[in-house]
Amino acid sequence: MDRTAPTCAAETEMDELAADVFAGACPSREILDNVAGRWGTLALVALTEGAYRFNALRRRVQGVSEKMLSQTLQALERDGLVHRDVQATIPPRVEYSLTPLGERVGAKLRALVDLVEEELPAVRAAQERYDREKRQVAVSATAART
Amino acid sequence: MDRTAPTCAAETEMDELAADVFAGACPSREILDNVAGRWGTLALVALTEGAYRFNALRRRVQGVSEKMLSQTLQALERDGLVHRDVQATIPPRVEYSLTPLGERVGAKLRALVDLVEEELPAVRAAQERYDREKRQVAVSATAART
DNA sequence: CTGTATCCTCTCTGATACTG
DNA sequence: CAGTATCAGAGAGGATACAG
Repeated sequence: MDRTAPTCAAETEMDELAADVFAGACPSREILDNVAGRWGTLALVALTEGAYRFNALRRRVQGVSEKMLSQTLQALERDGLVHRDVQATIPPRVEYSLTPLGERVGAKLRALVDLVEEELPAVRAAQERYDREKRQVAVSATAART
Repeated sequence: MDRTAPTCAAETEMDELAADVFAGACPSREILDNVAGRWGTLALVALTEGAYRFNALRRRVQGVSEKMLSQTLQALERDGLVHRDVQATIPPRVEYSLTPLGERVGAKLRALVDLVEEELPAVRAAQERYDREKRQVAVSATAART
């Protein structure tokens, strides 16, 4: 068995999976950064809706700079999650879409994003509660220091 | 209807959800950064396994500094995803666990991480293919320039 | 033990300008 | 249209020291 590309799994024996992300120097970390980073997430979720051309995608994901979008897409293409279709016309036309694997990852991400959006009110409530309590603590600490 | 905390949804009319993440100045972006960032993801997935004390969690998530773990946990606590249980003993003992909402988010993240780990071989293969082709292109470009 | 505070580095990011 | 190149700033992230 020639494992030229050793995953860093097979070292622990966890429940099922998700074992090696915790290992410091694991390749899955790097991929996760690409996928779960701010722009990676948004790009993949956007592409879940269908193919996009560069500038269309840029408009869809508001706030991303040309540079970061380009960079993100390159990383995702390298990871085999995004397909880049170049039509050698003038003007050039490039379409980005998800590969089958990209679809699966995108689906997971979309589930996450949907959940976060759904629970946004709850989260904001929690934040306000937290901030209020923090202020309380600060106040009482100041009072006690007299 | 007093919407003191307006979500930036309700502007588009998408399929179902995941509408406002795409808006530039949306609060869901911020939360997503906390949740989906490198340390946020790892912390939440780790806590999926059960409660952890600070240093235990630090050991579990290899490579995280005290500062970043502390910072991450604070953000997640503020978002209402993580519960911080302080026992006023000596030495102090603090346990971190997921709130019900945290469990749900953690589950989604774990699904994502598991998928990435499962497909790690495929991704690595894609990367090698990509790198090989890139090198080809670079070579032929150099050759053509003579 | 569980953090916070500080300093310092270095990457990530974005604005701008330019190429194919 | 679809990017790449370059530069400067902001902020992430880490090492260390110290507090409760």
